[in-house]
Amino acid sequence: MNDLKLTRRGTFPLHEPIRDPHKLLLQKLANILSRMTLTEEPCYQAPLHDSGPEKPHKWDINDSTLPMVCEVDDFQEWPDGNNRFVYSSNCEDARRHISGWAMRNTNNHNAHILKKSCLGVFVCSYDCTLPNGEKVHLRPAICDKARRKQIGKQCPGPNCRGHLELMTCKGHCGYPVTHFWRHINIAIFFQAKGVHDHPRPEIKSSAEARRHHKLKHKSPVSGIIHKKRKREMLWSSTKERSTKVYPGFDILCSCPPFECTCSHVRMQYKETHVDNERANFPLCPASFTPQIYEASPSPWQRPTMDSNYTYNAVHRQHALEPTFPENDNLPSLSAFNSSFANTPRHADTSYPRFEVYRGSDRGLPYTDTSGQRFPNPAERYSRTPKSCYDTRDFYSSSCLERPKPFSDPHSIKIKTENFDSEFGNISSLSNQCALTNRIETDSNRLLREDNGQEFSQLQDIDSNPLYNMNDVTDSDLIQTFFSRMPSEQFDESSFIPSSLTQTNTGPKYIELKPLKKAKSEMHSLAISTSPQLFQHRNVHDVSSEGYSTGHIRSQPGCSNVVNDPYYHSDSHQYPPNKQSCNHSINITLTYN
DNA sequence: AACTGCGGGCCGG
DNA sequence: CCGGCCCGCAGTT
Repeated sequence: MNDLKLTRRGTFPLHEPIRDPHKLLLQKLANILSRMTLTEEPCYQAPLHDSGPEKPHKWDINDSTLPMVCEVDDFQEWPDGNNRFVYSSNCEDARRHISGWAMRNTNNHNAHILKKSCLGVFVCSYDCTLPNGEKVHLRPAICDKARRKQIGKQCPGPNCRGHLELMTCKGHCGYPVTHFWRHINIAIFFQAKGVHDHPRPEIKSSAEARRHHKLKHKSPVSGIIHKKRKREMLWSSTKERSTKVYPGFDILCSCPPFECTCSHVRMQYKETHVDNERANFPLCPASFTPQIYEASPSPWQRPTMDSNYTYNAVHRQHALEPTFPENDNLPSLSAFNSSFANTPRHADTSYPRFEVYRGSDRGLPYTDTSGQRFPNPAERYSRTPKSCYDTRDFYSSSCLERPKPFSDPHSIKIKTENFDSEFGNISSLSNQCALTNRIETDSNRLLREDNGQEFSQLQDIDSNPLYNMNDVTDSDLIQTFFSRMPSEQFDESSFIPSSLTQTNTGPKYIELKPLKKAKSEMHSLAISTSPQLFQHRNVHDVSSEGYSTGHIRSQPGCSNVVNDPYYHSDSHQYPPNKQSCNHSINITLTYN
């Protein structure tokens, strides 16, 4: 969840029953947002996935000083999201900068901070399914030369004439997810930026085993690799004790791809920080990695059957024995159609359709094939056979040019304004009037559908269960604003920025004009998620404000500051006001 | 052979 | 100026 900075101006009748649907929507938004993280000070970090239920780390990898490490995190093989971790230097995996993701070294012109960027995953051009029921998720070679050789190779799936395509990572504002490693004394600071928008590749040892097998023409698992796998499987079996099990939720197989020998399929839901246990320093987690494959629904990021995307149009008809999920029902995404999600334009009146791929919320629709809302994300996940918003490009042997990320790496900005005191007239553009009506309609339906009752029955915002926002996500509300505007009666170009109407790839962002000077009697709501400026935090401030996180806990006699003897302020590296892609949501409510 | 880290250099915003 | 990325090199696995 994004951090928030909420600023309220004027008076907002928080405890009075609101019957006006517009006011109610504003109230609803405010209510939701007020439950999100509110900070008085500028938030420099807005993790999509923080490091766990505890407060995320508040340092930034570029900070001149970093907190003293009194407690370290368990090694995370699959960090996803804007995470920060501190590992012990005794941790072999951390020392080796291991990651389950295929990360390649990237020069950031700073010898003291190792930067790596994600290479994505190799998938089958036919999206075939392996005999073990999994999709092809091969690990890209880190070496450029080796990776080039991988591109275009025949799909290893039996009877599949497809070829390997590199699904690049665009999880960080259209660029690959990046990992940063910084060694300070006995601690290893890790920071990840971005959320992987592709399935996990096979783990490294599997790729090694396959290569070994290919080279030696003998048993795919031999020697050291065999020992490593044995160790990993042992670790995996140990870890199962601390993983939640959701039958039918996820499919995991401990066998390497194409070498599956298991006769069963374990259903498992992988959970980060399962038991929230953190050992005291110098704890070092196991330096081996679990042999776990996440049966990522590759079609997450695949075009839909009925989209115009040439990928399916070209490749699916050539597939020899392709197996696809049966239902390709996807939520309509009118406002973002053809640019955000390759979704069909059929007139779907259900909501919401604004889906943002964020880790565990991997772009799955909120409704099932019958239009029923899923009660929870797990159900939504398990009951959605295929939900993929592919905005991606694929590398093929014939197309090695890297796609450009979208031009505006910034974020969502939603604004409604110029409501008069009665919310009945919009004093500016007719579009805004239409928008307001749309908001009214959607907000009415939003609550009606969520609660099955009408506004008139609403009494108290906080106590009335009808105001319970648990089932209304931020996506819901964003969706409410933008869902059908262009597809029905409105001029798309008047509402949707050109970046959204283009048929380019990558995530799309809404950006409306900034809120103009507020009128004296104006009810306005401005929501924006925007990149935050990196604040070079004074660590003493952090300490005094009690921001020592659960990961780095101050202890008696333990200084809160680590002066990095290797750190040098490099303007090339640490622009004080350079915008980054860490997002937050700024909300300004003006309600006189 | 591939991985890993380093660093020079180019390019586009 | 800065981030992303390509490339070559050298040491390691």
